[in-house]
Formats: sequence, C-alpha cells, structure tokens
Amino acid sequence: MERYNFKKIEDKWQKFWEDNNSFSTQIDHSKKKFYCLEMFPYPSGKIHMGHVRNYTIGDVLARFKLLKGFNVLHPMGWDSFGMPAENAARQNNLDPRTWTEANISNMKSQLKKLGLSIDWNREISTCTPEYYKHQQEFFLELYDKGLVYRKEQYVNWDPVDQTVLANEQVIDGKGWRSGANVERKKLNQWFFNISKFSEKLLENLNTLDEWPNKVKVMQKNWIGKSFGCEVSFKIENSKQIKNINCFTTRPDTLFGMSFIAVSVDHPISKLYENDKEFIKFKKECSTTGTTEEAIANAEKLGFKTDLIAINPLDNDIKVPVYFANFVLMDYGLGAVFGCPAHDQRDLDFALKYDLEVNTVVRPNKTDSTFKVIDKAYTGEGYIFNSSFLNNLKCPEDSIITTIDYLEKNNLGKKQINFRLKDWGVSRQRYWGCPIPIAYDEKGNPKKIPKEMLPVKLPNIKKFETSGNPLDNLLEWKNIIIDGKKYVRETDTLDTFVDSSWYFLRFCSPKNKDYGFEESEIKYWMPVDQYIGGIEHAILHLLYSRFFMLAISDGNKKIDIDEPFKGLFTQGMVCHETYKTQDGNWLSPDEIQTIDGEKFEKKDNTKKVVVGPSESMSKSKKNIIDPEKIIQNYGADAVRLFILSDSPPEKDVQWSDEGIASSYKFIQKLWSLNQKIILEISRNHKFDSSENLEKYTNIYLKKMSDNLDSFSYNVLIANIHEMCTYLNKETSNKYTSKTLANNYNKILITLLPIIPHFASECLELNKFKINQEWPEYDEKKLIEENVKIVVQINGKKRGLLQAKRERSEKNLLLDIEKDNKLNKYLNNKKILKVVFIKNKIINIIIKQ
RNA sequence: GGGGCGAUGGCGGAAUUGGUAGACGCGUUGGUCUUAGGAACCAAUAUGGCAACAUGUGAAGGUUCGAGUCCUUUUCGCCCUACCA
Repeated sequence: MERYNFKKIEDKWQKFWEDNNSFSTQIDHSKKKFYCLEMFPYPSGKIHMGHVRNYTIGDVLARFKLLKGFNVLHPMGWDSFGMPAENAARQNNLDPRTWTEANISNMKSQLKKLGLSIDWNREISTCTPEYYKHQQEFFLELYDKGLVYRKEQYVNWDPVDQTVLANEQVIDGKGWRSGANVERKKLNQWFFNISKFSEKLLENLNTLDEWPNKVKVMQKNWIGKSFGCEVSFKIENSKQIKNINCFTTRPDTLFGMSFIAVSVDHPISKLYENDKEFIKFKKECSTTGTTEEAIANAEKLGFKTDLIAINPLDNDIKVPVYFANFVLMDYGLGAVFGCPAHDQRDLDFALKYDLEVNTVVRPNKTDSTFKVIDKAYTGEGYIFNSSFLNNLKCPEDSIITTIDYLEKNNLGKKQINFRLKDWGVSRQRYWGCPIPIAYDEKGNPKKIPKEMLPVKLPNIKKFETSGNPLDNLLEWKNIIIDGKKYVRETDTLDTFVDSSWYFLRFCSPKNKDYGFEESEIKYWMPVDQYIGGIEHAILHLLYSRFFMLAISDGNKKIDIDEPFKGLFTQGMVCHETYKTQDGNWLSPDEIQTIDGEKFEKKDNTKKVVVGPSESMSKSKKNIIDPEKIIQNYGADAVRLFILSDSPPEKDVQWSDEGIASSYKFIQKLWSLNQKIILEISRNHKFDSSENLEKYTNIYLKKMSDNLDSFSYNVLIANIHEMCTYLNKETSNKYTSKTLANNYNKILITLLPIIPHFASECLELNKFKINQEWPEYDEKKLIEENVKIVVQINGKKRGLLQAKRERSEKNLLLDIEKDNKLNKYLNNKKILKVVFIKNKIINIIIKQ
C-alpha cells in the first residue's frame, strides 16, 4: 500500500489554492459575512510555534465558516515598524527596510507552507507609505477633533533605547525591551486623549459577551474607575497656599483625620524648592526602588511642612501637612487626607510620626470598646465619634451623606476618578510612522497639509549608536509650507498606533483616498472573531477600542463602537528547558536520552539538567523550529498536533511523541481512505445503512458543536473515534452509495483541520471539492433503544437496554426479571423511585 | 495588599451543564508478525482485592434520590495588578 506522501500532496494543494485564488474575498450582500482575524505578526525573521498555534486556530475557524456558507474575510499582514529592525540595522549596518522586507518574504513563505486559508491579495504592511499615509491622516483628523494634544510631561525615559516608554511598557520599573532602569525626564510629547473615553471604554465592556471574562476584568482594573469626592482643606497659616484639595473614596472617615499628605511633585512643593532638607527628601523618594519587593517593604517616609490644615467638617480639628513618598502626583489630586484608623498606609505613617489614631468606624453599633491599635479597620460597620454621621451604616449610607453635606456647604464635590491616563504616542525613534507636524520659529505646531502626505520616512545611510537619526537629517527636517519655514517633528508614533486600526485597513487594503471605505467597513466590521495572545489583553486591545471610538466620534456614518465582537486568547506553546551543569541553556537539538529519564549532551555525553516546561523563548533555547517540523512531518500533522493535546485557551506542551503520533494518525487515516475506496468499488449488496447513517449523524453533531465552542482538542478525539469506528464497521456491510454518501460527509469535516489531506481524499474518491458543511439531522439523533442507568439508593448497579419512552412501571418489572439487578431489591420495601425518562431510574429501598 | 483563574489516573486532558467519572491521546505492560525494530497490528491499563465488592475528582462540611459539577469553610498552585487615596 502506498504511504501518504505529504510533501507532494501538500505542495499540490497549496499551489491549487494559490492558482485558483481560493480564499480571495469580495463583498457579497447575498451572503452572511464572517471576519476572522488573528493578531498579525511582527516580522522578526522566522515564524515560531506560537504563530503556528495562533494561525492554526484561526484557520480552522475560517475554513469551518467558509464551509458553512459564510463570506469569510481572513487576511494577513505585518506589524512591520519597530525597534528590532532599527537595532538590526545598527548592528549589521544595513537599512531597516531591507531587513524587514527580507523577513516578511521569508515568513510569508513559511505561513503558506502551513496551508492557511488567507486572502493574500489583502496583505498589508504597516511600514509602507501606502499604509502609514492614512495613519497620518487619522492623526490630523483626531487633532482636529481635539483628541490629540501636545504637552510637557514627565515621561518614562529608557536610557538604553534612548526613547520614551508608555506606562504600560514599564515593567517593575524597567524598560519592557531593554530591561534598563527607567528614568524620569520632562519632554514635550504628543498624547491621544484616551481618557476622554474612560467611561465609554468601561461601560462597553458589558456589551462584549464573546470576550473572555479575564480580559474584561483586566481592562476594568486598568481603567480603574473609583467613586468618591474632592474635599477642600483650608490652610490657616500660609499667605501663598489657601487650600489643599484631596480626592478620597472615603469622605465618611473625615472625622478620623489626623494629617494631610501630598506628593513631592504637588504644586505646593514650589514653596520649598530652596529648602535643602526638602530637596534631599525629594531625592530620597525618587531613588526608592521600584521593584515589587521594594514597594511592598518600602517604609513610609514623610517631610513635615509648617502648614496647618483645617478639617472642613469640624474647624476645631487642625492637622499637620506632610510631603509623603507614598502619595503619587499621577493619581487623583496628588494629595490625600490621612485617616490612620481605617487605612493601613495611613496607619503605618501615623505610627512612625506619632500622629493620632482616631477610630470612627466600628463593626457593631453598640461595641463601645472597639478601637484600632495596629491594624487598620477597613470593613463594613457603623460610624461613631463623628458628629452628624454617627450610627450611619458604613460605607453605603455614610459616604452619600458626607458628600451631600460637603456639596451643600461648598466644601467639596462628588467626583469620579479614573486610573487610565492619556496615551503618550511620541517615540524618539527612526523606524516608525512620522508624525505629520512641523513647527514654526516660535515652536507652534502646524499640521502638514493633506496634499503633502504621506510624510515619508527618509532613507538613512548610517546609523549612529543611539538616539534618533531624524534629528540630524537637516535636509529632511527643514521644510517650507506656503512659503514659510518650518521644522519637522522628528519623533515617530508608537507602533501600537499602527496596530490600532489595521483591522479596518484589511477591509479596504488598496483604497487610496482614506484608510478605509465606509461601505466596506460597514459590511465587514466588526471582526467576528479575533484571536491572539493574552499578553495584549490591555495595551493593544484597549488602544484599538479607543481608536474605533475616536474615528467614529462625531461621524454618524460609522456606527461601530467596538472593533472586536468575539475575542479568543490562546495559550502558549511550552517545552522543557535544559541546562548544562554549569548553568548554560541548551536547545532540544543539543541533547539526547536513552531511557527517557536521564538526558545528556550529544557531543560530549555530559549530564544535562532538565528544568520545568516553560513558554518557548529564544533566551531559554527551548524552541522547536516549525519549519523543520513541517519538513519532517508535514503541515497537516503539525496542525493536528498543535490542536490535539490541550484546549486552545490553555498552554500546550510540545512533545516529540505527540507530533510523531499525529503523523502516524494521518498515515492511519490514509490507509482507512484506501480501504474505503476499495470497499466502495466492491459495491456490496447488503446494506445495514442505518448504523452508518446514525453514526455519521452523531459524529456530525459532535464536530459542529466542538467547532462552535473552540473545543478543538475534543474535536480531534472525535476524529480518532471516527477512524476506529470506520475501520471496524465498513467491511462488507454497505452498498457503494451508502458508504460513499456518508464518507463524503465525514471527509468534509476534516477540511478545516487537515485541509491538504482531506482535499486529496475527496479528490481520490471523486467527490466534489467545494461542498457545504454537512448538517446533521436533529430528528435522527433520537435513539429507538436507550440505556437506562439503574441506581439502588443512589449507587449505580447496572445498565438496562430499553425501548425509548419505556415507563417507570415497566422498567421496575424489567429490573425484577434481571438476575444481576434483582438481588439488590430482594423483596425489600421500596420507599421511593426517582425516574428520569430515557435516562435513569433510582430506587430507594429500606436497608 | 487587591483582583482573577484553577486543582480529575504515571502525564496532557474528556464528562450532553446535577444523572454510567476517567472519552481521546501520550506513556507503561503483555501478545502477534518480523533477521531486527525506535515500524505495524491486537489486548490490558484509576486504586485495593483471586473474586464478589469496596474506595475514588486537593481537604472538611452542607443541599439533593443523586454532586467532578451547586453552597459554605479551608489548603495549595498559577496569572494579572499594585503605596490608586
């Protein structure tokens, strides 16, 4: 028997799909659309297993929807601006564009070898002027809408990469790429006014019912809405400072206040800018480590001012004002009032500086002994020691009452505060989208006129070691608009801007007038299923949601609020890690094993230390190259394996045994196919078609259900069962017609998963290649004979074959006749019978 | 500190959503064929027991005729987030 030649057959079908433009898509209003999108890759050079998993999951869905008769949009592109290109250029003295384009062409051919159903006619690349021209238009459009502005601000400066980082790109106080300690620096920056949509971005999360809850929770926390009020405190002893305003979520604890703490960056710090002690304190605050432990263990430090603040609810309560290291200028108003009894930080601070601890909330109304000593009480309870607030239920009633009082007496106002900050998009980098702005002699920004777009990124011959080469490119920097001299903005846009609208561009990839055509996004948007890694749960997804709101803001023709209707976050691909005994990482290629337990290095047979399985990464060398695997086992085997071992949303363990087993399984399916071709040609006279038809019908239901619910690992199990069943059941039992009819349907169900193999089998069987997904018949799922579980006192004691709808009474008679079952009853008194038709009978007897 | 998720054989994982726990795969064991097999095929594989049977979904309780699934408490693990006022 001829073995399955995956090389020949996979090449054949990939060529067929390409020659026939099988996956190119046009608007077709007679069909329902389905927009299936996987997060596009950064062209780093080669695809990795994470891509294989991501794009296989998406392809299964896209092909399934195509078979179901949807008009499927399944595009692919390249997130091709960004620092690696620039770094490679510096290191190897070449042009980032050349490097990027070579990578794209290599990765594209790798992706094609996976047999993905992608409409390559819609391919886009964000580093091309055809793409970023429209991004510049959007920038100016948002500028006109007041959603883009420029301000001087402290920024996170990465001294190694010589660039500004967004808050989200700073992890544990270090740059997310360079790992260098991030410094604070004041620069003029461009911002997107994302905080304008805080409420909307939060509210809309409720409408995203096809998103993982986890991602919604993460975004909710990131947006960080808190309800409270602004309270104004009079300062009684200063000419310059009359008031300090604080934001609080717990105004009801005002009577327990014993100090005010403000950030060292608070405006009142101006009063102390010449105070040597204060300067020293401020410096101390900024050098406190930013690692997790440092923050957790950081001591609360204060610098006492001579200011005295008055409690607005009781003018006799006068408290000192401190600068404190735990108050951040970034959040709220950069000032808090301290109520040590009911906030742990305030309590730590109070104990250190010997401030009063006044308990004003107690768990019970009447517990007169309750007093906070060394642990702040933040639970529910009742207010006391607080004048007009006494005995109010806390926090619900007490907060509302306090805010009412403050507002009526002009002492404060209700306020909702968000943690979400505006998005700083300026990057001091070359390889990004130029910001379409120039400055006049006075430094005022001017929009580059539309007809002068795109502002093309000039070619750079030589890269200096650091900084932005655009700064030194005078012939590009100096520009004349309407006869006047201007200097260009040399910062480029954060690459997250590029990916914030690419899903719109896919709808109209060639449109020259604008980033998209309204009629086209009206048809295709929103993305029905977006698939990618959980690492983008906040940044990319939030920015994209913002961009959609920003573009449709004030444009009634675009009524799309949310870009991604469904979101699926796939797990990572993991592999064991290996190290030499002196701690150097080893790749799986460098090691071998004899017994599967002890591992040694191939070249010198030295012992290898096997570490835990972790997400594949270059730094740990635990990577498996998809290209080699495709070469050895074929794309279908890789697709099959990457789906089979774990549910797609969980991490999957790469294993040599696993991929080998998938390969073998395809061979097994191949021999099944040969066998069935032979059986069909024999045309048996017998026909117990009912069995096969019934089986096929159940199988189709399972396949459809599991495809709909992303249970792809269970789907593969269904295929294994099918293979075993057909191998057993198809010998000498069916007429050609019955067998061909059912087998044809089964083969179609393999198309989404192992498309080359399934296409080849369809062709060999002379079945049509383009067929619709076979639907199952709901009526035929009903079995005439059913198995009834028999329980005695809730314990399973056996099974009973019975006709459908058999009554409780008759089943009891059956049980009495059954030798295995009747011994349990043994003339004992039946107290109760629980009977669920066609399912279970539970007999309760006296013991 | 706050939030989220999870815990099922040697391993990855199934379980129609309250109704036969362990589908399917890996691994292991035995067998067939073979010069040989790291190939193919067949069989077994939760635990204890010769068996009947008993036990069994991190732990303890509860609801129920019936709980992996629901409720309460608890332990452990993973992830996110963080001096957020």
